[in-house]
Amino acid sequence: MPPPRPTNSFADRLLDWWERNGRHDLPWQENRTPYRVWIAEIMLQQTQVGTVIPYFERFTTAFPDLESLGRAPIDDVLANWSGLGYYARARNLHAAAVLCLEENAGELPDEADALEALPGIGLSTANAIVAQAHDRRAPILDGNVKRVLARHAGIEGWPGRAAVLRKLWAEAELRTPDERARDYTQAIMDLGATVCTPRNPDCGDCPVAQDCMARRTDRIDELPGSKPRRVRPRRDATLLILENELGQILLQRRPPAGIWGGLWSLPERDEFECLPRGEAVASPAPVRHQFTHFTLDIRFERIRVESGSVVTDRQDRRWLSAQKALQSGLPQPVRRVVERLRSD
DNA sequence: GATTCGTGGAG
DNA sequence: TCTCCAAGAAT
Repeated sequence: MPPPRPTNSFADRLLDWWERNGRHDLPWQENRTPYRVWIAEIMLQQTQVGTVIPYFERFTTAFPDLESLGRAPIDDVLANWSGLGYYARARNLHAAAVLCLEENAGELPDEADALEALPGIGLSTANAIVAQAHDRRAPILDGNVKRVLARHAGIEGWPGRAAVLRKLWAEAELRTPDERARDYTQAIMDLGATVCTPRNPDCGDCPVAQDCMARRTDRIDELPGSKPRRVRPRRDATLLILENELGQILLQRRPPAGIWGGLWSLPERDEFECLPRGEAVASPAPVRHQFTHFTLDIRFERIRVESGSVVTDRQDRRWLSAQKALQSGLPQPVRRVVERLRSD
């Protein structure tokens, strides 16, 4: 039998707050199937709710259930993820759906450890699915919960450090109630997202402010500890806009791993031994694209070529109209450039 | 333990 | 413009 948890009012106060102030009409809270909860949880990894919502609608319309996802070509999956970033999430989602079709009768597992064995699902996401989809007690520890608990319990240090993370997990375990797992999980995330925000938290509206250690010790702005910062390196890339006689542009599939893995993109200048011959055309202005860990300065070279002068008898190259290209899984900066080409 | 994965919101 | 960081996981 697990050790008894204190009948702390923490969860009760949070639930009471949530009833009146929480979010109750998010798209994945409607028609709440395990599949939809899973898609939402993956999309929400490192991504804010407001960003996810339109992608969730589009994705679940294209793939309304696990079978449709598992049977879809990966290109279709990436096309419907295009713009959301962290594309390994889409590849893992698809791979997991295939696994469920092959080995679990087309069903998503309903136990945390089986979920965690699927690609793209870690402990926190597995527990979030269990709580949200099945309303069973399962502590989670996402960015919101880390911030709320670090402040409330006064846990020092950057959560990226293992020792800090252990304390946070222990606190999450301690605070998660036996009843109302689904609502509690939603409540503590909503509190972190809307009240206990990274900067300028609204402690006056917080239901657990009265026993918040960060507030008591005036350390709200210092908890949780921040990640040690480092300079972001800059890289350069030249992308080619090759247009053939039909006005089509050449897309090339990115390698399966690495940045923009598996997406269709404009070929990099480095792909070619020598620049394809043709008529140089006014090129779009260069853009600076920010990634988490580096800055990419992209310049473009737009050339009208004869399609025969470019090697395209390979699976990873295609001529497409701008209109068709936009239906592919393109990285965001490439999508923006192609949109401008189309409107010309 | 440290890196590598996108993109956008917000101060 | 610059910084932080978001419902993290995989390697």
